[in-house]
Amino acid sequence: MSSLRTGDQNLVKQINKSIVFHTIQHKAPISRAQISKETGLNKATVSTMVAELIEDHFVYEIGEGQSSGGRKPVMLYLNSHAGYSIGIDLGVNYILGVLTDLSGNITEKITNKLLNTDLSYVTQQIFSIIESLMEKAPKSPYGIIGIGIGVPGHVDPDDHILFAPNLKWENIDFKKIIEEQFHIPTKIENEANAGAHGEQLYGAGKNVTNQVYISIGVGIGTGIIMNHQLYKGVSGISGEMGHMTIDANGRKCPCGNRGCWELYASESALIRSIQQEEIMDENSEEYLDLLLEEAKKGDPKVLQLLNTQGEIIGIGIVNIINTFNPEVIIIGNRMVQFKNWITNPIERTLEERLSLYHKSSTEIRFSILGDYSTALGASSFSIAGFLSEKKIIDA
Amino acid sequence: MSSLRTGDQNLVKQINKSIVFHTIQHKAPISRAQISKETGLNKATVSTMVAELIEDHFVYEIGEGQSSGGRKPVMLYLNSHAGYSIGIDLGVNYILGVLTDLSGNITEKITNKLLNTDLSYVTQQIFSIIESLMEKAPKSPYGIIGIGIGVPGHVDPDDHILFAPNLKWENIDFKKIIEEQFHIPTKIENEANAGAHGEQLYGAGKNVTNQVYISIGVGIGTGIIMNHQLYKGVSGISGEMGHMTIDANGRKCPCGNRGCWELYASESALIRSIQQEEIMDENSEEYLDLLLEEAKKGDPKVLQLLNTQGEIIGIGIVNIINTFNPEVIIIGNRMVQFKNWITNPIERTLEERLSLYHKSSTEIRFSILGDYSTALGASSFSIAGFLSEKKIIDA
DNA sequence: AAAGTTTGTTTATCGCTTAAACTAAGTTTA
DNA sequence: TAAACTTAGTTTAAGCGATAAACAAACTTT
Repeated sequence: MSSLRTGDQNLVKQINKSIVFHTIQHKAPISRAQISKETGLNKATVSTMVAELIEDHFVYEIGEGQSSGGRKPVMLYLNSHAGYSIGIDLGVNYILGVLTDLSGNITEKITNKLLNTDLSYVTQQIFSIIESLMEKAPKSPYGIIGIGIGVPGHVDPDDHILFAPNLKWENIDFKKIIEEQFHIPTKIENEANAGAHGEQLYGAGKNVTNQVYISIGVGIGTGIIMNHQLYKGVSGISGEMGHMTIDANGRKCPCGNRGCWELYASESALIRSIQQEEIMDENSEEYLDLLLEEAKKGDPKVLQLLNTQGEIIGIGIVNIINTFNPEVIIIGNRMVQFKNWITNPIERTLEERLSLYHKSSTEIRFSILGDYSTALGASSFSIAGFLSEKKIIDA
Repeated sequence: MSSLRTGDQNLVKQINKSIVFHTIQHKAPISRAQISKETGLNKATVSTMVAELIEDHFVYEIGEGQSSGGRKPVMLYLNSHAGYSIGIDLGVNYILGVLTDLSGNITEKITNKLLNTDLSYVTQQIFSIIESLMEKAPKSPYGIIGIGIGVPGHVDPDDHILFAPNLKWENIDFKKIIEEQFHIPTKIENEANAGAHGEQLYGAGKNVTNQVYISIGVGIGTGIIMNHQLYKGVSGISGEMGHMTIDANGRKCPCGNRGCWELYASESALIRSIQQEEIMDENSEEYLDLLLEEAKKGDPKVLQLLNTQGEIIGIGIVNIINTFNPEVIIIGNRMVQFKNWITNPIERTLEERLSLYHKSSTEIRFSILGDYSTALGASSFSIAGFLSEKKIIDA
């Protein structure tokens, strides 16, 4: 309770430095004078902070700007190349790794198929991807500043993987495994939480205060961002809205509950419908690709199927809106490829089921980072950790 | 974006003063030396802050404490009587008003029945209650420092009542009405949000970081507290979890949705069941009192009814836990009186439906402020507003 | 060329926290 | 019972960061 951080001059400086950094990050190129005007900080204060940021390689001067009737301003820019971060999206049957600069721009990417989910095998694959990315990283003042990994499962506040059903992992300290190998600060997060954060910073959630990200893949996971911050519950396992009952007497779910949303609205549910409708008889790996083909051709049975899928997704979204009243809901992961066919039924369901006051306040968007939401989000966690340690952004 | 508050000496002082105040509030009686040890603030700093707090009547010295081998400490105490706040719970057929001191202790209380919900009539009733409470308020340095009102409806960030279905009110600037009459800062909040805040500060949610309060009355409203703070969505209408679909093909709800939780789990649902079962044939006003009587007598039909009620409440709670993973869920409002009969079915439903990892992490509690949750919460908002303006707590 | 503008730095001051010294007032020990 | 030790709280001097104001630099306009 009382372990609140006390105030001192150090705190003041950190706050202001963070404001200056933030302003340059979002308004670059910008001069010292402009920063002073925008932030309300004194010109002298801004000059001091900028000098320190330049010394620490986080900012650089990029020549002179246009004069507006007086001395020409010296324009400042963020040095995104002061260091590089690694972000990894660990899927059930793939690993996607990216190398990003401090602004989240992707410099390198690698994808590997996963043949099984044995811990030792997956670990080796991840090691190999990290090593490749490290080799490809350009020279920079701080080098590789961190590794972030998004995993399909519960992750507790100490970065332990409690349970990842689809990987059949339980209680794995993956952070330790990575850090002992590379001696680089590592952050483990749930896949949907990472995706939510990725979209928040670089994608469909930019400048959005309250946002819910819905990752619809094999299952459904959700990442909740409130007041620009990721919300995790007591034990870090909030956002299990895929296991929200939408049919109290519905089918039994492996999670223990009945009638869970993801039983009806996930990719797996779609595949089950295909099988029931006997639209195709290929093996399940390829089902979705084929479905997409058929949808493009306009097969009425397929369109009908996707229409129903959209409606059920809409029903869950109605619940989410009633619960969170967010500005934006972002749909991500593989379901995005059916965007053209599910958008209308989703919107129709909302129109039908939302109360007057909720209708206008929430916007439905689709992921704009596509396959990279999770990897970029994971990378952003380690960037944030690094900048926070350097006292350049708030803890 | 960049309108973040910049750091200066003033901010530092405010932070530390707030920490000192907070420490006295929660650990009183306490000495200056102890505060210094607990907070890490220098003894001199603590002395300065305490001197100011005493000068402003927020703290007083309460004689000497026990020596532990040296000079006796001077014990400090919060002056709860520096001012008084009015909290009002506006129900559909009642108004409950309380006068509280700055610590939320109830000094006076008044209840009035409401004969109808006409704005002018209700306004008059509220005026009259406020006047009575003001008259009864003891003399104090700051007098009546604020009025807080909890209402059964949507309240937007500007304290406008957007829509209160059960009062048949729409778009009412009640804050303005009260302030123009009394010239005292007034805060309007949703009833469930106020109740949640009340329990958080003074009741079943003390020291709980993440908590969801479920107000089960005529309808179901929920108040979400995360990180000790009330969460309201974009337009202030989050927490409508009563209108979460738990049966996708269920009955149509006036809100527009289908199969809403409150259709099955609210007080109204209970009354409807009674009617269907033809257990009683009295008029609806008295139904619940009679039901309680019968439950106490052990009528098997009634017990069965309450058992089912508990199960359905449990189904909704499972959704809430999956969504928020909170430490505590608090059940409040009139359903609390059936606590003895619904607790077991609720717990059983959670045991059945929650996943292993969620089972252990959330505790179900019942309101301990009883009828006063909302009024006390409303009062606490105005206290917070006052102390925040006096720079004694954070904005 | 002089006057006016805008940018960015330097300087003196203010207010805050802090460590250390100090005063006050007790308890323990011999 | 007096000396030694402990603890509480205040006073003092120092340090640090933000700020306003003065200043220097560099440009545009008249």
